[in-house]
Parts: sequence; structure tokens; C-alpha cells
Amino acid sequence: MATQITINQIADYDGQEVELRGWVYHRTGKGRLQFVQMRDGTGIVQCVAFKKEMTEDDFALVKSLTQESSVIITGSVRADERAPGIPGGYEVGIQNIELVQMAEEYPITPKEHGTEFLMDNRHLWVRSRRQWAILRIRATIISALRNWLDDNGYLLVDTPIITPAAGEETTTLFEIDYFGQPAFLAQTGQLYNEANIGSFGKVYCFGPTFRAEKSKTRRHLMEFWMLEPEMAFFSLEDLMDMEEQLISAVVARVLEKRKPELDILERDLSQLESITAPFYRITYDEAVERLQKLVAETDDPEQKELLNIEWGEDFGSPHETAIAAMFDKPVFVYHYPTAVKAFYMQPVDGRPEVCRSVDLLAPEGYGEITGGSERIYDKDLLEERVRTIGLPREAYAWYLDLRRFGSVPHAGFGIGIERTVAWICGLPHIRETIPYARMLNRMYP
RNA sequence: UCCAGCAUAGCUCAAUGGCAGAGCAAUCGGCUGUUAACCGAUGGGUUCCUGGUUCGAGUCCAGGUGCUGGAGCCA
Repeated sequence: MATQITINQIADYDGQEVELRGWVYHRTGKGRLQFVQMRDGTGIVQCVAFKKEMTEDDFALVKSLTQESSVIITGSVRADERAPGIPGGYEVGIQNIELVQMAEEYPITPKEHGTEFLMDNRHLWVRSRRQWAILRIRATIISALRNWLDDNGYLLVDTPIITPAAGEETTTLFEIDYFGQPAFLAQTGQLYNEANIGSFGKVYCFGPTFRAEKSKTRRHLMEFWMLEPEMAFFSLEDLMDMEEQLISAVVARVLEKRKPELDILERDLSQLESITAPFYRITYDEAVERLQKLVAETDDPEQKELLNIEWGEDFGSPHETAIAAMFDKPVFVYHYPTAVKAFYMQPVDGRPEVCRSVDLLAPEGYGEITGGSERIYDKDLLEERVRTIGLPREAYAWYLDLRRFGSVPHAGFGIGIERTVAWICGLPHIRETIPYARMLNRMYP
């Protein structure tokens, strides 16, 4: 009697008869010998059919199997160095095969395809090896982030998706009709996090975030997932300490749990193995000086133009890339100009033109993956900022309330899941890091 | 919103202004160790759309549409 197993367990069943349920990933043959690579979600295994070892009908069926046909195969497991797959090294000698459905002509062939075609077929593309590997790593990154927070005294407290007003006034929001009233899809849970720390001390929220910016680059999605921790009695220095502990723990977990997937992606593991705390820390001032020095020293006029910067300007992505390229590990850039950052960020004592903000830039050109700050906790100062910026006071009344009832110094940040996945996987584009990307020109499938 | 590039078979791409082509996929046949197998055969086209130049346009020109990358903005 065959035991029903999944492919990731195959090594435990050497010499035994097993039943596998899955899909034909690839088939090739040599006459009376047929090779079927089968997937079941946990891995890929080669199944081999010899004509003389099975019924005429079953062999004819194997020979006619199309890519992605669904099948139930029973056979005996044997170790064989030649057998490809994940984990590989074992193959199944087919004794019986049951067809569940013969797949129609499958659009994604083993040859190369263009991005538009693959994105149009995203519902099928997720079955491909690379996409399978990426999305499994994504799941591990998310669980590693959450596990670390859960284990270190942070409480998951969900924040609303439908919100009455902008979190930050800067970017464009998706507006929806809330029974006749305008409402917006959340672009951050931070303000609610700030309320929640009053009850729980250290919290985080995790969920989708929406930006209606017409950005069309390899780093942008209209709908992306963000994890935002927020901590009472936390300084900017505490925040950087915590971020580097969290990020390095996540990278370590991925290296531990997802080696086969990283191999599929041909990721340079040494780059990831070097991601250990502490990370580098430089001020905005120093970053600007470094950029200006770079501009002065380069002979490339295009680079000169791209990297040109005056103190007080925010970094564009070429600046971030150039700064990150100066370091072999992630680098914190802190104390940005107050004018280019959000209204709630705490000014630096004695230097109000800069604020207690910090961005974390990932190495290898991946740019900003986290952004955070110490928040203003003084009631009068926050009132003044809301007034100067011209925010509608009524909408922020509850937020201002938080500074009236036991206000404490606090800090928090947001980490973009897709950018983190792109960096850890070494991908050139963010679109493959989320199962179904929402982009400027795409919401299908 | 701005800048640049691209659009030909199901897919990836060729084709000097002069017969619309290849590889893969599909279909049929062959092959007992394939790794994107190989060998032979067959079918497969609104060359993105509209208009123009020309004896003749996939190719040149104008407009449009779609897509891709980048800038700004951001995670």
C-alpha cells in the first residue's frame, strides 16, 4: 500500500512505495523511457516510466501528458544522482498513474518570455520555479519579521485600511465613496500605532498600504505591504539598534530556512551572510558631503548631473544608490532636514532645521527599505506644526489628544516588504516580489 | 506629468524600401537515462491602429493606442 507523501519528504521514503499528487512540470522522453518532472507545491521530483514496467494504457498516458496536467502517481522511490528536482537526488519509478485533468496548451514554455506576457499570465507564472522560490522567501521574511517582534515584546495591533484623512499629507491617496462621504485607503498605520502604544507600549501593524502616486519604476507598487513597529520611551538611537537587530535576524532566518530557494535564484549568499549588526550610521550632513565629494571627483558628466545635491534637498534614488554603494552592509542615514520630512518628526535639540529621522538604505543598489523617526511628543510643538503645515485640525484632533494624556518620547518606522524581498532575493524588479502586483498600468489578473 | 525606447506566428526574435522567416510550443512519427534532450515531418500571420509618401511599406513620415525603463514622489 503506497503512502501518500509530499515531495519535500521524499528522502525519508527511499525504497518505499509512495503516492504523489501534483502537476506535470516538464516531460521528456526517449521512446520506451519517459521522464516526468512533477511539482506538488513542496518541491519537484523526477518520475520515470519504463514501458515494460507498466500497462500499455498507463504508458500511453504518460507519453501524452502535457505540461501542467494534474496527476496522481504511485511508484517506488529510489536514490539516483542523475535525478533533477527540489530537493533532487531521488526519483520515482512510476507503477501507476491517474490523470486528474489533461492540461490544455500551456502558454508558459521552458523558453524565454517577455515581462508583459508573464505579467498577463501571472496566475500561471506563480507556478514557475523562480516565482515559487521568491514567494516562499517572501513568506519566510514576513514570518521572520513577525516572529522576532512577537518574541521581543511587541504586540500586533491592526490599524484600519479605510481612513477618514491622510496620514501624511504628502502623497496621493486612493479615494473611495464611504456611504456618501469621502474616505481614503490607508497609506500608513503609524498614527494609529501612536495611539496603540499608549495601551501596549510596543506595537506593530502589518498590512497592505496604498499610494496613488503615478510612479512607474522598478521600486514602486500602488498596493504594497508594510510592517510598522512603534515604541513608547524610544529614542532614535534605540530605533536604529532595534532595526539592525530585526533586519539581521530576518536575513539569518532566510539563510537558514530558504537555501534551496536562494540557490534557484542564484543569489550571492556571501552578500547576505555579511548582513550582521551593527550597520553603518551616517548623518544626512555627512551623506551630502560624501555625495558632493563624489560629484567633484567624477569625470562622468551624467553622474555629475544625477548626483548633484545641495544641503537641504531630499535624496533622489540615484543619491540613495550612490550612498549605499559606499558600504558593504546596510547604512542608516539620520537627521534629515526637517523641511523634507513629515510634520510629526522631532526636531534635533538646538538644531531645529534637522529632525530625528532615519532611513535605512540596503546595499547593492536596493535603496531605502525602512523609514522612521522619533515623533514629536510635546503638545504645543505638535499643535504648532499642524497649524503651520495647514492640516485640518479637526481630522487630527484625536492624534493631538495623544499628547495630552501621558505623552512620552516615542519612535517607530515602516519597512516595505516588497523592497526587502527584492533585496534579499537579489531581484532587479519589485513586481515579482508580490503575488499579484498592482502597478500604474496593471491590475490584471 | 516629463524624458527615452519598443510593438512581426501561441512565445522569444530575424527580415538593405522588393516572395513573411527561424527556434521553442502544438500535431504526427522515431529513439531505454533525459536535465530547456535529440532526429524527421505537418499546421500556424489583420507585421498594434488610422492616414500618408512610393511602381512597391513589416521597413520611411504623421497622429493615435499599448507596453517597458527612467525622473519626480516614496517604502
